[in-house]
This record gives sequence, C-alpha cells and structure tokens, in this order.
Amino acid sequence: MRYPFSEIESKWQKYWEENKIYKTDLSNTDHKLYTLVMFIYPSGAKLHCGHWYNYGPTDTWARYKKLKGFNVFEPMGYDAFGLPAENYAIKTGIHPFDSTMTNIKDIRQQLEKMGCMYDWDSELMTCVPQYYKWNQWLFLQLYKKGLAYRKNAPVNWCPKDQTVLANEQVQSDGTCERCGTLVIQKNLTQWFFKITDYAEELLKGLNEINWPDKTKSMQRNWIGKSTGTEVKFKVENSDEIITVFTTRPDTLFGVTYVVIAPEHPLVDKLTTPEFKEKVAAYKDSIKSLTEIERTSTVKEKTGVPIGAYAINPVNSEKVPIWIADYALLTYGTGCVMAVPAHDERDFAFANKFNLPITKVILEAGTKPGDELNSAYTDSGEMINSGSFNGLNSDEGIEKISDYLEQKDLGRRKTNFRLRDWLISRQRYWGTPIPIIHCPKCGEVPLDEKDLPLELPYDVEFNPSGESPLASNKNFINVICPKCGVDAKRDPDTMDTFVDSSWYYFRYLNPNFSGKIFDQQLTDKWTPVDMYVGGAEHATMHLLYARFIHKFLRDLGYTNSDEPFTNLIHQGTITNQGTKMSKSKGNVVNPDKFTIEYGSDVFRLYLMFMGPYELGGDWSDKGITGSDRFVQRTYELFNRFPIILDRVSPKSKFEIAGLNGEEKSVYRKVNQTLKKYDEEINNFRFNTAIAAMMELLNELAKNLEKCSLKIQAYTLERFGVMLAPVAPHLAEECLEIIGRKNSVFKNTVWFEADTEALIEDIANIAIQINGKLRATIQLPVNSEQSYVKDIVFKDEKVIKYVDGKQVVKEIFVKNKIYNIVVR
RNA sequence: GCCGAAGUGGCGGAAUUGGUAGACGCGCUGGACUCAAAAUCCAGUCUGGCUCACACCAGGUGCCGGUUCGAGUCCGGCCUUCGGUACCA
Repeated sequence: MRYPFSEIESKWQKYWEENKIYKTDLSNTDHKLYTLVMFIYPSGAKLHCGHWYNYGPTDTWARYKKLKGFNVFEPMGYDAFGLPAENYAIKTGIHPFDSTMTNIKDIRQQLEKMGCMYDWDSELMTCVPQYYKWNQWLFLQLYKKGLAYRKNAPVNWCPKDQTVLANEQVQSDGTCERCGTLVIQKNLTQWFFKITDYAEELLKGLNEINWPDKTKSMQRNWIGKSTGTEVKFKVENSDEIITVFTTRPDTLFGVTYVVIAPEHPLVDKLTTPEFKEKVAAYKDSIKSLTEIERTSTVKEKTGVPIGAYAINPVNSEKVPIWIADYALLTYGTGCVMAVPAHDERDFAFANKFNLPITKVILEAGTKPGDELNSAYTDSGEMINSGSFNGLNSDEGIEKISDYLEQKDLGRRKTNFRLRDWLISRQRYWGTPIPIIHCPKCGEVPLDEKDLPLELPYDVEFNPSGESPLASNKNFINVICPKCGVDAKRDPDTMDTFVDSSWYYFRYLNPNFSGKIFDQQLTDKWTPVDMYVGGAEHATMHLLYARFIHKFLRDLGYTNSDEPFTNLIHQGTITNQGTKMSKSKGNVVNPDKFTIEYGSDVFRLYLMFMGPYELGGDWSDKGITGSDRFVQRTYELFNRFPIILDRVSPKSKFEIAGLNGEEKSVYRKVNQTLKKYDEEINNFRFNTAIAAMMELLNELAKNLEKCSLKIQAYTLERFGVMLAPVAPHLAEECLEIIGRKNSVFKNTVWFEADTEALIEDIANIAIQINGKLRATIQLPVNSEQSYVKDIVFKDEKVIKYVDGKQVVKEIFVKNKIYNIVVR
C-alpha cells in the first residue's frame, strides 16, 4: 500500500497542534536553543522552492536538536513592510495593508502544510502598530544619543522605486538591490543612523562569532578599516589648509601634486580666476556621468588643475592642486596627496598629464636612477627624503607620523569605508518617522508616550518622488508640540531593514506592550544560537542587526554583544542558472510536488540534492528517489506492527551472541546512528540521508531474518532517525510499531553502541608500487607479520614480485599493504 | 584588478589525518512479475582494450609540473565557472 501522505500529514499536524507539541516552555532555559530562520517577505508569489530549501532543512536540524534534549525555540514571522506591496498597490489599486494581510494568510497556510515545528504563539508581523511602534521608539533612542540625524548629502536614488537607497542596497554594478534599475546620485536631505560610531566594534566582534569566513570577510571589507595619517598642506597665497589622508606617510617627500574631489567645498575657494571656466566645465562633465561610469576602474582618469599650489609640509616644495574624479568626497578628507612613483593611480594620472614623478622608496636590487615602468608600492629604503633617507619605509611610516604630530603638521587617523546607514525612504509602506518639522523649533521628536505614530490608511500612492504620506493632510499637518504653531510631520518612512534589525528579540513575546521587548525572556534566550538565511544579506541585514544589537546593549536592553552566535547560509536554488524571482517568471511552485508526493518527500529531496550551503540549479529529476525511500520505509514498518508491545528490546546487545544477519543489521544501525548524528549536526543532510538509505537497503534484505528483539531495537532507532528528516512519516511509522505518544512529545535519542561499530573483517588493499593489485579479507586489527604471510602467498603478489627486489613494505592496519619493488 | 568558493561518470553528488575514486540517489540496459502497462523486485552501469564469458590489462577526479611507497586530497604554475567588491588614497 502506498504511503497515504495526505491523510497522515493532516493527522499528525492536527495532533501536534492539539497537543501543543511545539509550544516552547520559555521559562525553562536549561539547554535552551534558539533556532531562527530569516523571516519571510509576504509577497503575492507565496512560498517558492527557495523558501522551502531554507525552512525545511533548518527545521530538520531543530527537530534533531529537540530529540537530543534541547529546549528548542523556533519561531516564524513576516517581514511585512516594503516596496513590492506598494508597487503592487500602484499597479492594481489594492491597498498594501489588504494585499499583505491576504498574502500572510495564504503563506501561513503553506507554512503549516510544510509541517515545521514553529511555535505559532510567537508569530509576528512588522506592519502592525504594536510592532512598528518600537521602530519609532528605537529611532527616538538613537536620536537622543545623536545617532539618528538628518543631513544633506549626495545619496543613491532609484528612479524606478522613486526613493533613496542605502549604500548597502546598491549593487556593485550600480543597480538597485530591489528592482535592478540603474541608481543615480542626488543631493537630498535624509535621515541616517550613525553606524560608523560602531565601526571598530563591529569589526572586532566578528572574531567572537561562529559565522562563515566568507561572510565575516565580506563584512570586514565593507567596514574597510584603514590606518594612516592626516597631513596638512598649506595653500600658497591663502589661509586655507588642505588636509589629506594617507596610509603612506613614508612617501610624503614624493608628493608631486595634490588632488581634491571635484565636489569639495575648497575647490571654489581655491580656484584662481583664470581656471574658473575650465574647472566649472570639468565639474559639469562629470555630473553627466553615472556613478558606475565615474567610478569604473577601467575608465581613464580625468582631471584639471585649479591654478593654486600647495606647500609640502616636510620639504616646503610647491606642488600643483588638481581636481580629479578619482578623488572621492565621501572617503577620508576628500583630498589626496599624489605620489606617482608609489601609487598606481597617481602613476597613471601623472603619466597622462605629464606631472613629475619623484622616487622616494627604493626597490631592493634597483638603483635610484633606474626608470620606473610602474608604481612601486611595496616597502624599501627611503631616498630623496631629507633626514629620513636610509630608513626602511615601514619604519619611515612611524617616524614621519611622529615628526608630523610633533610639529602639528598632521596626526594619525583611522578611516573606515563604512558610511552611515541611510534609513529614510520616500515611500508609504513602512514605519513613519516620529519627527515633526516646526518652522520655529526645527526638528521636534515625538514624545514616547505619543507612540505609535500610526501609518494612515488613506494616501496617494502614485510615485512622484515626493513621499506619499505628504498627500494625507490629516497626517502631515500638525501643531508643533513645543510652540504650538503649524508644523509638518516628517513625510518619510523607515528602511525595512530597521524592522529586521531587532525582530529576534520580539519573537520571545510578540504581544509585550510596556517595552520594546520582554527583557526577562530575551536576556535568557538571546543571542540566537543558530541563524539560517541567505548570504545576500551579508553586508545589509546582518550588519544592521549587529549594530542595533550593540546599541540596545549600550542602553542596557540586552546582555549580549552579538545577535547571532552561529550562522549558516543555505545555498541559492536557481532555475536554469538564474535566481528564482517573480519578476523573471522562473519561480518553481513547491505545491506541485507537495500535492504529488507529500511534504516529507519534498523536504527529503531538497536535503538530499547536495550540500546545503551550495544550493544548485533546480531539477525535479531525482525526487522519485526520495519517494521510493519513503514508500519502502513505510512498507517496512508495516511488516512489523505493534512489535514494541510484543517485546521490549534491550538498550544494547552483545555482538558475539548474534547470528550473521543480526550482527550485520545491528552493526549497520549503530554505524548509521553515529554517522547521522555527525552529519545532521553539521547541516550535512545529504550524507545523513544517504546513510539512512544504506540502512534501509540493509533492513530490507536482512531484518526479517533477525530475532524479534533485534527487529524492535532496529526499527525504533530507524524511526527516531527518521523523525527530523521526515516528521509525519516517522510519527506514523513509530505508531505502527507500537510507540505511544509523539516522539516530539516524549523526546528520545539513541546513542550508537560503540562496540558494534567495528567490523570483524577488514578489507586490505594490496599494492605493488602504489598500484592496487589485489584485496584480501582478514580479521580486523591483524598484525603486520600475520598479514605479510598471507600477502606473499597471493598469486598476483608472487607474479609482480617475482624476480624483483623488495625495497620497502608499508603496512597500514586494516587498510593497505604496499610492497615497493625494484 | 583584488577577495572568496568550486571544477569528480550520462546527471545530482560521496570519499576520515594523503591509504581500494565514483558511496547514496536519478537515469539507462537486461531480466522477473503482468494479457499488457504502471508500480515493484533482481542484475548490470567511469572510459578504453582484450575475451564467448569470467578474468585480465591500460587510463581516469579542469590543465601542466612537483613532493611521496601512495595524491581527488599536499606544494608550485595556469585555465574555467560562480559569488563578493570596485579608483577607499
């Protein structure tokens, strides 16, 4: 009889729900284990295979931990604010709130069908005032500490989504992370969170968390710490000072010109009258370039002199000041000292514009007079550097920095590539910013007791570049709480990454009302022990959450330094090489497979496909293999109904007292237990399932020939191993053999009998000069002398050794016997 | 350009500290069952050579070289693919 998955899945799902099997007792924190998967964005596309691939295997891991005795908390919720719902509203006229609620309802049903052990009492969604009120509260705390501020700056603007984006949300090809449209630069006044205040700590903290090295290195690069020195250059005939940042103060004597970012405010002040026109023309010419064109490393560098000269503080040399597109206003001081001899960019630029090149670092094995064909960027002996001549340049970095600091010509400085997090968005479907703009008082933060500032339902959606909230008169017009005059609310909403930067706290008591979260619980249950989600969040969500976590800790709201102790990225499931997405129309609907095969088969198949962290291209080719495994398993258990009522197996058997088949079965089940344990623990589901398939093959062959006791022993263990990977099937199978109660109610785990792991017989490979010539079977742990006798009686060995001299013999116990002949 | 990961049968993928390459599964081929098909079960399946067949021989983990009794695994030099990053001074 085929496994009636539909009936059995609903039977056990009902049982689990009625018996509150997955309700976590949060008061019990012994062996607590917080397992979390990144929450879901509730779009109309519902669950696709990628979601399943994320949630199914993670749930298997969580169930495995539960069986091993952990008190597991595994919640699920909805990242419910965001652009797609709003774009959908623009297209169809369906309000984002309504479409989101409908989607959540559908997705919840799909999630329930998956049969994961989510604690549904902890479900949360971010688009309700009870949740986003605390985004606003968080904003106010940051504001109070000066960590939320507004400034006018060149920012990334997505013309399609009609909103600004954070740096992290612009992809390396200059397109929008959400919609793929080319992002442009605009000068706008926007809200920022000062993540840069935590740059150093965000960097250091990476050493304390067990995350994939890849992800940590991406964050390190993104933070981009760089230590160097700021050097002050006086300007000839001017009181202005140009401060440059350099990591190579040792090359200061080699400066032949200075470059300022074209947008730098000093440019207008310093440009001499005869250069005004050229400078203006140049600034115009780069304005028309897109960000990618401008920062492309293959593009030739451009620039113009501004007519003014700077004075090198160490040798009083007069060098020309240029503006060039390769100097970035947003990094360091926006000004660069150019040392063409020892910097590739400066070298290329100097060659193009015939600027002088002065060598000040000597490459070992070259002469001072040798011509440079390219910039020499390594260390060496300092030359042409006054009193610093002869020093090694590494030492020179320190010596010149000391000198500059003593003379007040500069100071050591650490710079970060990380920029502040731009959090305001000119969109509707997000958290309103709790600030009032008063013509008299300026920015007036809302009082905490007036939160939440609710998002109004009625607004104009059509994107005009203006925040939709500005169209709702009742919302936008307000009396200044300070002075009573007519004022306006801030019309922007927050980046949805604010919502997700602290949601893992909220899960523990999503209905808590007095504070942002229930610290009684969160102090005991956070950090999250295991976090699973896509690698695409490496420098976005995963960085923001670490920042907010540290900020909350500084306020005394949490007792840990990091939000996620362990992190795993599931691989990406692609379809014909491209990532599944609704816009590309290549989404594979998992329902097709769950309807045909059931959710356990589908879950098994996803896990069996390959290494979890690799993902892969979607194909349903092998799913029949998982189906067969399930059918054969079900059939096997049905051959031994209520066996546990008829016999109570021992917890261990003496292997010597077993007959041949029993020994084989007993050994295999224990070997499988050990393998399974190691593999699942490390998210290597594919090999764990392969081991179970091997076990099933063994049982199909030999179980019937075993004693009742061995049969019961084996099936009980097989059933328990099955429970994390195919929960519905396992519950049913265990019930068939007579187990009372759900295995997830009275959890049990069987450790392998270590004595049963070793085989009696070892296969020993015989090699001549490293080539396999024969294999022999001998009792395990046979000594060399014993093996040698048998090896040299082997016909093939005789054939190969005959007439030759045996030079060496290598013996590895139970593995190989290699004879080296000449 | 730089940083990181990966290249193994027709396909997805296994392989402890260097120790019998191809576990497990898909697909395919042959057989059993069946009136027939599906399902199921059994056998075979890296490539080439030779053989009626068994056996045997040679080659084989992206390419070239090295270390070693022995290399998918270690070292050096390349090639390709995929992620990340992009003038960060």
